Amino acid sequence: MSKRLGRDAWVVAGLKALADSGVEAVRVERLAGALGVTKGSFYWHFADRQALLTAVLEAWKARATADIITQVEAKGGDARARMHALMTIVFLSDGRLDRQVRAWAANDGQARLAQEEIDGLRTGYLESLFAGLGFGRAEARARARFAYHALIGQFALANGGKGKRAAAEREVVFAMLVAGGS
Amino acid sequence: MSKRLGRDAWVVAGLKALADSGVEAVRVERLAGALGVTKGSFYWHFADRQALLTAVLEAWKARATADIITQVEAKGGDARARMHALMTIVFLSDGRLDRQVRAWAANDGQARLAQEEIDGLRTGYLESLFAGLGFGRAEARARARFAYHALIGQFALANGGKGKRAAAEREVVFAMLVAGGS
DNA sequence: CTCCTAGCATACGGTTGCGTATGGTCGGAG
DNA sequence: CTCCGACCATACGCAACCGTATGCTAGGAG
Repeated sequence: MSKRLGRDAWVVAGLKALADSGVEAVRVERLAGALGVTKGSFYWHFADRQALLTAVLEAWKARATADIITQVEAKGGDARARMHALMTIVFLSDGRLDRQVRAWAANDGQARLAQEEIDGLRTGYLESLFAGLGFGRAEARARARFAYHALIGQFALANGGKGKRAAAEREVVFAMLVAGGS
Repeated sequence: MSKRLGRDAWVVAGLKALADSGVEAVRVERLAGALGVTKGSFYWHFADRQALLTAVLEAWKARATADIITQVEAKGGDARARMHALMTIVFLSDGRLDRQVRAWAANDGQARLAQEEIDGLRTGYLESLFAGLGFGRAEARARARFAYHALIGQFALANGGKGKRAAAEREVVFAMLVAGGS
C-alpha cells in the first residue's frame, strides 16, 4: 500500500494525458495535480520534462510493438486469416494514443523517429502477410504500405469503424486487398 | 506601397507558421516579430488569438476545397482518367498544411469540425468518381473512403511519394482500386 | 528508540505569452 | 494646411510553467 509514487506512475499519468489531450497537456504541474502530489516529487524522479516525454514515448513504443502483432499471431491461421484478424482487431481499437503520437510527431523530431520505427515494424509485418498470400515482393510491399496508410487514415479521421456499414466497408476493402492472391 | 499591414497579412503569416511548425507556433508576438511589427498591430485587426486561429482555419478551408478538385476537373477526361490525375496530383503535393490541421484537430473541436467538413467534400467527390467507374453506391462509398484513408495515411507518414518506387506503388494501388470497374 | 534517506512539500526566480491601456504617427479628405 | 481616423509602438498586469533550493516526514535498518 505504498502511498509513495514510483517513476512509473508518472509515465502512466503522462500516457493518459497524452491520449486524452495531446503532448501539450503533459505538463509537470498538471500531472502533479492529477497524482495528488507536487512538482517536488516529479523532479526527484526525472531530470526535467523532456525526460518524462522520452519515457512516455518509450512506453508507447513498447506497447505499440507488442500488442497488435502478438495478438494476431496468437490466433494463428494462414496468412489470409491473419490479415482478416488484423484488420478486425485494429479497426476496432480506438487508436487515440497512436493518433496523439502522430500529431506530436508532426512537430517533434524525437516523436517522429519513434513513429517511423513503429510504422516500419508494422508495415514489415503486413508485407510478410501479403507475401504469404503469394504476392511478389514489390506487389506485397505496395499493398502493405497501402493497407497501412488506409489504417492510419482511418484513425486520422476518427470517424470510428464501429457501425454495421463500417464493417461492410471493411469487407470490401479486404476483398480488394487480397484480390489476385493465392 | 502601403507599409501598413492588412488583416490578411496576419492570416498569411499564420498559415505559414502553421504549415512550418504547427498551431502551437502561431502566436501573436511571434508573428508580430516575423512581420516586423508589434502586438499593437495585431489587436487592432483581431479581438484575440482565437480570432486569428479561426481566420486561419477558414483560409485553409477555402484553399482546400478549391484547389485539388478544380485542378482535376480542369483536366477533364473520363472518371478513370480523373481518378488517375487526382492520385498523381495529390500524392505529389507535400500536404504540410493538411497534416498540421489534422494534428491540430486531434485536440481542438474547431479544427476537427473544419477537417471533417473538408474530408466529407473530398470523399464525396471520390465517391462520385468511383460511381462513374460503374460501382454501386455502397461499393463506391467503401472504395472512396478507403482511397481517401490511404491518401491521408500517406501524408501522415510523411515518407514522401516522390521516388520511382513510390510511383510504381501508386500504379499498383490504382490498379487495385479500379479493378472490377467498367 | 534513533537515525538516515527516499520521497515529497514549499517557496522562489525566471520566462513566455496573452490581453489592455494609452499615446504616437502618417496619409488622405476637405 | 489641418485634422481625423486607421495603424502601430510602448508599457503594464496577469497567468501558466519550468526548474532550483531547501526544509519536512515517514518507515525501515540497526
